[in-house]
Amino acid sequence: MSGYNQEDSPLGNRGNVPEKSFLESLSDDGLLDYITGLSQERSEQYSREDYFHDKQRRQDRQDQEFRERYGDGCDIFSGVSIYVNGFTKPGRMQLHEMVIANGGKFAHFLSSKGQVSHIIASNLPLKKRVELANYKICRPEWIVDSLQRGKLLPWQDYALLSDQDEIQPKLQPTTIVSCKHPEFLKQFFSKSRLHHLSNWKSDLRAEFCEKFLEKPLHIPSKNDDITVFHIDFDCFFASVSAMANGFDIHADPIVVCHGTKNSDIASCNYEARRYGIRNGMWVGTAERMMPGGKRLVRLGYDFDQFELMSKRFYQILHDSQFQLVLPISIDEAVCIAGNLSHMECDSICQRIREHVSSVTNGCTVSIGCANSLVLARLALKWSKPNGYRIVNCDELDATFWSNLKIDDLPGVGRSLAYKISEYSNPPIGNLCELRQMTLDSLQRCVGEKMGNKIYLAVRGKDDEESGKIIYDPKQFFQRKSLSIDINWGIRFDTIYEIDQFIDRCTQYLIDKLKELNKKTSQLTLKIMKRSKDESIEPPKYLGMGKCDPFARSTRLGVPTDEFGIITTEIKSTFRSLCCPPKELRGIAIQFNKLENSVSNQSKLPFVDAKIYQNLPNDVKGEIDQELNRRKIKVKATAAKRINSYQEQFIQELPTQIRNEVENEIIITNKAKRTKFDEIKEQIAKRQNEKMNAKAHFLGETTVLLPIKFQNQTNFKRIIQLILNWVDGTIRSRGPHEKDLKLFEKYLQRLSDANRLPLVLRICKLISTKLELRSELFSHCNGFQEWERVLLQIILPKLNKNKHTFQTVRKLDIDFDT
DNA sequence: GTCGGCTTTGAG
DNA sequence: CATCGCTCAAAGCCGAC
Repeated sequence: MSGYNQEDSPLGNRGNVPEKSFLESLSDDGLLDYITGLSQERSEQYSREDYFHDKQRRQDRQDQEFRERYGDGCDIFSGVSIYVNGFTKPGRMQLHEMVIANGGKFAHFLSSKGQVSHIIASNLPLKKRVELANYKICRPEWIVDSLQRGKLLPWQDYALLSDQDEIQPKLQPTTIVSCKHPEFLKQFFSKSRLHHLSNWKSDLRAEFCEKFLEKPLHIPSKNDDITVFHIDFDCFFASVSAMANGFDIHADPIVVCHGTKNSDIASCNYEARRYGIRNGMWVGTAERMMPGGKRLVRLGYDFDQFELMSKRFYQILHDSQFQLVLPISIDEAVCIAGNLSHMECDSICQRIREHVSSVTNGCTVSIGCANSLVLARLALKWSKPNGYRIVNCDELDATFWSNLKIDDLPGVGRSLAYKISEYSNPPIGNLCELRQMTLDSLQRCVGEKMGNKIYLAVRGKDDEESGKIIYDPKQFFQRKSLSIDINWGIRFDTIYEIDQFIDRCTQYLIDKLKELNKKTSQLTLKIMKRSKDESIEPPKYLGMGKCDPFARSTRLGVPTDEFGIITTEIKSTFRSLCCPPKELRGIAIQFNKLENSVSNQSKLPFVDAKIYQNLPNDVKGEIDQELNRRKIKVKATAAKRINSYQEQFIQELPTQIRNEVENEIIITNKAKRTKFDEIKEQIAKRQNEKMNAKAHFLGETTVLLPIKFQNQTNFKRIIQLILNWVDGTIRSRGPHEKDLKLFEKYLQRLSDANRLPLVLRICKLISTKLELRSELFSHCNGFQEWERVLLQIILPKLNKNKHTFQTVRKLDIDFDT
């Protein structure tokens, strides 16, 4: 063993030391050898390879001697030449001995000439795996076991599989779940970048609002001088994934994606962009853009890592003493400070960029800084990648504007950019030219609001709407709707399967809704239906392909968070859209109008915190136990408790304004009074409307005249009419006989025309209505009469024709009782 | 002109 | 193997009064 020098000696085995430069990696002796080699007569080129070959030859001679001295003549590794990568068990030294003593060769480096037959490694970072993709890579046990068994075992049995992309699928081959599987949603979302983006965004917004409640923030007023910092990671996903997998983001062209061909590129680095590759492209397209044979590195998503880096990023911003840190997304924020000098801005930008880079292992952010949102945004465009730019109003020259494209403006995308550029002749190409357009012609081109916004933007000013994020951030970040969209993997055969899917989606939304302590009073169902000219299976695996969208919304009389009501409504709406189950490619459910749930907690028993605090200590212990057992909470009585009369009054209000009223009551008396006047007016108006509808319906010229039905195509209005009719008669004597006859005729016509979904819809709406009203009016004659109508008149219409439905079973469950 | 429902657009 | 095309908000548009 004495023949081994330090570098090569197994005694000097350094395990998986981080990679060093070639020279750094040499031992003192090795370095001397190398220098000797360089200085020797070979005047041409003495390369790294040459050096290694020389060394390998010397090594082989030593190995041969070793074998002759210690070997037992066994040559099971004959023809095998191994290279050990990284830390292994047994270690490099032992493996070396095992192999050379039994007829094999041991390579100390990987040459390009292919002398190495197998690579031995216990684990391999992704970067290495990509590099070594053409080698046979196996675990050290292959050597050990082969020795033990006295023969060369098949290396394939010991092939090294990566823990992420190769072992996992083998361990769980059943993870392929179709949309019919209960776990589909969960699985899909766990891998969807867009879902993550959306979720992160709403989490950040919610967090902002919570902080607001804890400690009201200092909001600048519109007259204050402000400085806006728009801070954004450079190709966030690509940077983080590259870092996590040991790639240099500046060296290779890198894309983040799932697949190989028709998979979306979520993020690509600037190296890849040099070849024209862009986010959102398909991988196949991108690969074709690479110049001859140059490799495009594909990396997977690491959502946990994205989240972690973002957290560190935001931590820095929060620690930076800004007036406001406004979250835009996982990798982007707008920070507001007071009036600052250019120097101060400069040092802030530098400090933040350095700081972020150091806590994210080298990910870079770019920063745009100015005194308006739109200018900060444009400065950010200028600064990318890996830079910052501070813009003063007075340096806004032609150079600044003419190097910006129309769709660099916030809120201007492909469609608007096209509209604008084509609007004048010659076409407008940059912002300098766009600045010439008058407000009037801009508004004629893109609409009133957008025209105004753009007009101001190219003058460096924010419009009213854009400013809201600064001047009323709490309102801006308030959630106004809640929805779920799935447009991938949707392939159903029967409407029954779709019903189940709707159930799951609804449950998903309701869980969130309850978490938010909200209720909804308007639902929208949007579906994607395969276009007539689109093939059954589009190019993208399980993609939606070209589709036609259809949307329909319904209003619920009373806000609700009940699963049954909502899912029934959605299913019935789905039927009204008449989409054959097999043609469905996407589905979205939205809760449009959210209202605060009237706190159930206040109705539950609770102990006033004041009273609780004053209890003698020995009693407290006992009480605690009991309270716990009963799940009763100790709670401070609301200081601003509205009296019960008012509360009751509010409950009676139209839901849209209830929220406002509750807030208003808590504010000043004056505001309260004016608001009440307004509300009274509105109530009067609404009552009037109801009366009108009722009168109309009950009068001689009822809308339900069959002749009118034939021409009446607006089913929604009819529905509204019917619901008003129910509402208007439920607390008195029920429907008038004459109206009922007309109604029955209408149903019959629908039924005859095979418009069963419409009948079903009417039926479900009425039953929902009754359900909602049952608490208050179930004792009324009108209510009971309507129940009778539903069961004896409407349902038979459905059941008589139920064979025309695909979901016979569903109908039985819902109505036959 | 206003209202409400549906569509379109853009954002990250 | 493929592949994971979400989800929010605002504005425009159109038909009904």
